[in-house]
Amino acid sequence: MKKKIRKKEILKTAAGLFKEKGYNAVTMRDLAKEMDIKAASLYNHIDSKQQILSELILEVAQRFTEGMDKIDCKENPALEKLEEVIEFHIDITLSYTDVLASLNNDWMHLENQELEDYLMMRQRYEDNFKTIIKKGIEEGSIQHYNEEIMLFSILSTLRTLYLWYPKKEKIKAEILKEQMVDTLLYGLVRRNLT
Amino acid sequence: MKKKIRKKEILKTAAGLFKEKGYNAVTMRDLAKEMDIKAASLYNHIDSKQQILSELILEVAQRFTEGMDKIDCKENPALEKLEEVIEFHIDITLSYTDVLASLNNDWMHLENQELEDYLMMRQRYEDNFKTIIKKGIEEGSIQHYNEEIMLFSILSTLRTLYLWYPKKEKIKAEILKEQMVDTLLYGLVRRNLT
DNA sequence: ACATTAAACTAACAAGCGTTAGTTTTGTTG
DNA sequence: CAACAAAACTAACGCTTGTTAGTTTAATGT
Repeated sequence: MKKKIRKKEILKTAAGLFKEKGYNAVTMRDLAKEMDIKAASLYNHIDSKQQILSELILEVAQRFTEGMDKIDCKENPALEKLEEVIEFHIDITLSYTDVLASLNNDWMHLENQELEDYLMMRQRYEDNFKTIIKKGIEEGSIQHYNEEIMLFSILSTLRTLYLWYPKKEKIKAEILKEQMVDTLLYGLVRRNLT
Repeated sequence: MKKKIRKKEILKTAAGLFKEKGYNAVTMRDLAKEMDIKAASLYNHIDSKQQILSELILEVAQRFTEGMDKIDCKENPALEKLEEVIEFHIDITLSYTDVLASLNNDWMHLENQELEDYLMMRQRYEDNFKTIIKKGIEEGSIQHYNEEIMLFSILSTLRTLYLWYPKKEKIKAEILKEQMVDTLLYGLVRRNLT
């Protein structure tokens, strides 16, 4: 029981270090020092450095996948779904900021089954996202621009949010979501007639 | 004379490897093998692994800074400047795709003066970008949304382009620029009256 | 209180790291 | 073709890495 608590502490600390320096630049001794113990002691709680990375990444990847599925299976208008996905993505980002650094920058250091699993989940997430955009174009609510570019434009912003948000704490989460949806969906340029 | 050529080859190869695995995961032996020589031979052309990273990053950072300055000092309407900056950013991305991976993910492994220089140039670039957006709001051409969010939204997309574009070669550069400007500035949502 | 388990420790390993020294091969130029 | 420089090589260095073995301390349950 308690064993899991200590393990979670290690994972959390590791995520913070991975975010700052990247997976490969963080040594087990760095991690141990941050926890005020010796490196060997870590192995009472975890199996390997590799395992830390994969547990961190796969948990969040699963949340993303589940959340997206839940939104996607409902029968709402595409535009509504799009807003939901953006807000959901922001929610996860705010509660897993550190881990998202690893997910974005260190996923390629996963191995074997874990790497495959991650890649599959990411693909699925992107596919669902794209399908929603396509649907929006069909429904006439979304511009007739290149759908790949639109998908990339939104997704890249959402994916980088973990880097930017911690520096701007004065922006409250609710306001952020509202304004982000506006910016991403309605663009920067002011039109004469809404 | 010729010495420089071989060095450039090394830098280019390194950039490719850094992009795939990250600076710390690439060893001098990896780099040497990719060049079909032994690791020790690399040191006939370069001083250190660190130097490779800083030469790669600082060169591109300088191009960004110069280009931005050149656009910013002209007396055009903000919206026009914004388009220019986006297109310029895309141009650089297409000619330095590999290096941009290091610039985005491995800049924190720079040291001393080089790290300072990089951070200063990045700050300057962002400040100029933000000023243009502010000007656009004043001029009435840009939405009254949160300017930090708008800046982040555009910049994050541009910064991640190096990851996405190589996978979509069927999109020609000119079309990309056009569509990207549209997507970023005019958003996804279709309005009733332009 | 005592026995058991959890979690820290010290010490060390084999492997891999960036880098240097010294030597040989390759290529160029007079 | 001889002389010199450029660029490859072999061998090794000191250090750091992730991890294991074995031991001691702290916490927990009966």
